[in-house]
Amino acid sequence: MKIQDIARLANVSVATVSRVINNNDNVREETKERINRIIKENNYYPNVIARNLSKNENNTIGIIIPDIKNLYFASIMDGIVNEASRRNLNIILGCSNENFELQEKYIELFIEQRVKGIIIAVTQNSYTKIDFFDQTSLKIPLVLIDRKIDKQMPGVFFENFHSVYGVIEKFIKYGKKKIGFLAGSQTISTAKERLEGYKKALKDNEIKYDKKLVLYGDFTLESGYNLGKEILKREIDGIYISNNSMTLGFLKVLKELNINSENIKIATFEDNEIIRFIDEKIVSYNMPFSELAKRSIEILESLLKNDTSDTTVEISL
Amino acid sequence: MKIQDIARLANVSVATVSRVINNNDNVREETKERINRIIKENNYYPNVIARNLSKNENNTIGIIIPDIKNLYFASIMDGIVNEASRRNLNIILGCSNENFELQEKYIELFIEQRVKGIIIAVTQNSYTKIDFFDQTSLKIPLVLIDRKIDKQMPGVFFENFHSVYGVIEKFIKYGKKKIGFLAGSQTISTAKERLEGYKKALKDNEIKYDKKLVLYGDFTLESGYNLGKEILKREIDGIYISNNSMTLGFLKVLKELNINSENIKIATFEDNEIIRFIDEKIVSYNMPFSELAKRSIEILESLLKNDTSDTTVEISL
DNA sequence: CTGAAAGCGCTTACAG
DNA sequence: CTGAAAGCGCTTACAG
Repeated sequence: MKIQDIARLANVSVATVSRVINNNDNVREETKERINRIIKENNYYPNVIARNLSKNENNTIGIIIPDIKNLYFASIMDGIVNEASRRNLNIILGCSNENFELQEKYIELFIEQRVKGIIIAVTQNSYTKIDFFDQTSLKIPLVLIDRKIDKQMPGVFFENFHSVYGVIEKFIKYGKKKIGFLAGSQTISTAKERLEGYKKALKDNEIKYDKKLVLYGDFTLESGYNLGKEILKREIDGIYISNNSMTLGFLKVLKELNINSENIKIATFEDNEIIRFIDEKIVSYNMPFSELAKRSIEILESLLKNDTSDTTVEISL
Repeated sequence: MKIQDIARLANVSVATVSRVINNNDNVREETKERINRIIKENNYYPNVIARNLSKNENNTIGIIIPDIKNLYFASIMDGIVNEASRRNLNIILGCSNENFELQEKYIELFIEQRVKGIIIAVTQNSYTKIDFFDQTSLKIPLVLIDRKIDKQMPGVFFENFHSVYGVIEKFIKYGKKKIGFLAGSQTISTAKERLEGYKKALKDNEIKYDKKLVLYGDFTLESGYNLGKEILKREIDGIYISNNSMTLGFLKVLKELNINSENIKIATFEDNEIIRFIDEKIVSYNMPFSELAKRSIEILESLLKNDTSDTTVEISL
């Protein structure tokens, strides 16, 4: 069923049908009603693809994240899907699984689909791929979320540095002397910035940086588990763990070794139902995911209007 | 940049360019190379939307789920996204938030986008909406996942009944006499079937059904928490909890009341990293999410070929 | 208030 | 091996 069929059934031209579909102009009330009735009776839905082609428009945006099953990214997704729905935008979804080639494939796919733009949490090895992102942002409006690359680009991020800095400073004020740190892969901007926050807070408070207290993992539960075993040998009195999965791994060690977490003050980046459930004394911040989602779509809209001011924003926690 | 621009630059017709883009026919090797070079140099990406319109094709499928942040549905999503990627299908995503009207809106949107079909985990109040789904499956191929409605339709589901039946039977064999049951909303097929499995297992093993041991919740953590407090007053020696969120709520009660879970055998439907982490002795099954994803896309493809045999499948656990 | 016609960016049967 | 032309399902400036 297409617009022609409706036109024939209603004894009008396709132009007239098009007008009532789009609530355009002035169509005689009577024929408008007749056409609407016929549309209804025949279960006709206009072909938006054809409309978009004709109007040179597109109301879909692409989004790419590295991991759907991680609650952190699922929350971001959720925010974006709901905000998009509010704005009558369609979401076309890609999941890179931290794989750069797959991410590349999705970007090409989305360009071919002529999406309005792409909102992307880049894979962990994207940080240094400046040329690639320069090139692709020439081809399509690109908004980074959560993870930066090594060049200022439009995007919205959390204030990783300040968040960690504040927590560590508090730990120190509470008298903690040996604060461990489980870092994420330093090819991810968020992992880097969190570590920097830790280092700077120590420095500003005149605590010597002890590299034995900093272990490097890869944001997975397993790595939190393994590093946890290791760092617990160092007699720490506090610890900052760089993401949610590693925190779960660390808590697992605590449980297995039957260590009472009263003795070690624990902090992590993201407050989340699960972690808080396991140990409610863990220090963390509530993440304004829906704000991140909202801002990222707003920035995309700005980019589309060639308004490039304030397109890089950091959300404080 | 469009196909015409490339044609002009290459001094050929658009037909020829189209042929090399699609790797069609026989184009002289020399001109093929020239055209490909020009395409590359100009960063030209064919407009898939226009191609699809012209070929009367579409390589995107719609998917609607009730909750992105629930790991259960996130896992289903993950499976579908990856399977779709393998098959070069695009995913356009909607999240109903258990809201029937929003679900309806997404379905209309997807029909207008002329997706190949829709894969959907329906909202909790969809069970009795037979007419609605009859109507929409007339308009677009529809594959239900995870949750059924009150009529046989194409879809892929887990064997809820048998899974619960088996667990309860084992509990009984182990000597459990008072097995509690935290049910989900009985407007969701999965919640119903799980309860039925419980009832039947009791019956077949000659244990009297005690309705005081069955409490009804709504699949949320809070409801698991509240019902947990209640059911623990009943001196149960085993309990089956109908989904992951309610299980977390129940475990929270256990922790708060400092109850040793040795005394109560606990089972839930879905094995999941988090729950197993909190209490590894909980009985549950590993969910073959990727199989569910794969089958649902296969069924969609069958439907598109008008092959309607075996379009309703149950995956055993 | 309404229609004929050109155009959106492609593909493809037909002809050469 | 290549091109001219019709067509995919719409929209819209133009004319009446």
